[in-house]
Amino acid sequence: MSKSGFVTSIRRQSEDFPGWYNDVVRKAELADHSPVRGCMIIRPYGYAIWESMRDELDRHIRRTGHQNVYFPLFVPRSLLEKEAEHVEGFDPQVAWVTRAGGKDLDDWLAIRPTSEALIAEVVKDWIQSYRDLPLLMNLWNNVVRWELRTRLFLRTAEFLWQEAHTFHATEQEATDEVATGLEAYRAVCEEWLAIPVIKGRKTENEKFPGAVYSHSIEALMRDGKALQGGTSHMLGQNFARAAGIEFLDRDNQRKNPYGTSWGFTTRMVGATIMTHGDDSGLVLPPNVAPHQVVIVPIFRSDDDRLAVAGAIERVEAELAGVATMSGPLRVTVDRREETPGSKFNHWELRGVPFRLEIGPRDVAAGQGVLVRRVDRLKETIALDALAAELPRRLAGYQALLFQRALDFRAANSHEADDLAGFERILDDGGGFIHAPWCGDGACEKRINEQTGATIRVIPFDAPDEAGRCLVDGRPSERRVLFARAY
RNA sequence: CGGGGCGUGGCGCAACGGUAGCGCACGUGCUUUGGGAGUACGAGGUUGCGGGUUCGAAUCCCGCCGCCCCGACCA
Repeated sequence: MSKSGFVTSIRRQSEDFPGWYNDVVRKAELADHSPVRGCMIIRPYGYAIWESMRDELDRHIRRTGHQNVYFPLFVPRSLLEKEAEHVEGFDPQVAWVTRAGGKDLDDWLAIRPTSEALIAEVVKDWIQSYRDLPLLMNLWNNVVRWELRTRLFLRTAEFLWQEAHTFHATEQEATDEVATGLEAYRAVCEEWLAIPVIKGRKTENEKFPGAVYSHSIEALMRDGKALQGGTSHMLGQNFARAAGIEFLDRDNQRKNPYGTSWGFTTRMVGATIMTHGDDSGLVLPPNVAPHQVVIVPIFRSDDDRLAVAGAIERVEAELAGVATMSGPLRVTVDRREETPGSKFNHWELRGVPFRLEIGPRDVAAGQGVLVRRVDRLKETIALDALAAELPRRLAGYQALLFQRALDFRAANSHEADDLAGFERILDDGGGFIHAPWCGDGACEKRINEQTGATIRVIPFDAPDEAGRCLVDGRPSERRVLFARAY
């Protein structure tokens, strides 16, 4: 028994955050390790959470005019090497196929770490005129990056993601597209996953290999570490030039198109866990929760059992097809032969937003007891009011989790004006640190080596503010966002 | 890849040269059911892999593999 009087089978978040995270992932049956180091088996419950965010992001991607396509898993070595900065950035992480069909291969095949190089090569035949542009494509696939250190969902050797690849006639169009991608990620994070994010630009050191610049969104986890939630890259004409993509523009000039790419991965399942979870396990926002309401029958005698079962069947029928913000209401009745207490813990560990207890006393009064996961707030509610009330409660709960995450971020965001203050904040629980920086990559590296923190983004909404660089005291125009990060 | 931990039924652990055991979980029956039920019986193991030492190895030695934590690479 824990101090709170509630049983728990996982390590406490406040005492051992990494241990807590592993326990949640394993005991809530989200994922398992595979026989291959660093790879992950995503179990049904974990996959359902991924599918929910995937489907929501897919709706955004389609709504903004992109089409889904598929490109193959293998990339010839010669192609990957065309963009110099790109290959340099990815080479150490690439897994190669060196033998196939019983023979050693002359041209090794990379298992895609990302698809820019392959796509650029292929679409050069598709793009002949400005009329062929923009080309707006998206892939849902898996990629492999041989990471040295892996963690379930957060960093695995193989992961699932979406990678959008677009080509444009003008730089301005590509600039707008980078913003379109980033906005889709913000919307999914904030409105679907209830994870508040900060939009900004990555520093030169942190940008995507081969990009002109990279934008990303940054979120704060409950252990005070930051996590990047999606990146959108301006590729400029880099990949187009390397692949020799040219089109004839309105002015009868041959030009290279401008490219963008942007990606969102299964790590966001991990972000959802670490943004909302608590000592009892997962806490899921209703929009992503595979079960939004779980009904737990309670009874002693056979007569009670029948009466309760009858009432629950009527509730189920009434709730069938009730609309919520994220589609038809997802209700599950837990009819397993377990004690109620066991079921309460089972579903709390899995983060189900609401539990509805229906027992003999409730049936007699035409009501149920509705319990909110995040704070176990209980209220009695008339059974015939459920169809009208549940969608409202779910919407309120979604908003509550977002506000709670916002409050947490506010309470864990700090300003530092000198290195001593900066390190004090890191020693005292971490969080987001807004601090002045001169813009020099050398200072950025030095602070990373000294403190472990990195510049997450240069926030778009950071106001102009004259200051002095944390490291070397040179003038700084505004604060940038530092944190220790995943 | 460096530092530190650790690999024994599904999970958590014990046994640390001498017959592999306990708790939870699992199966069946009965009694239970508003915060992880009780009871009886039962099933489940070539102790991560490969060598070696020994009459005898989960235990000692060597090598490998994997997992976790911290760091460097990174979504």
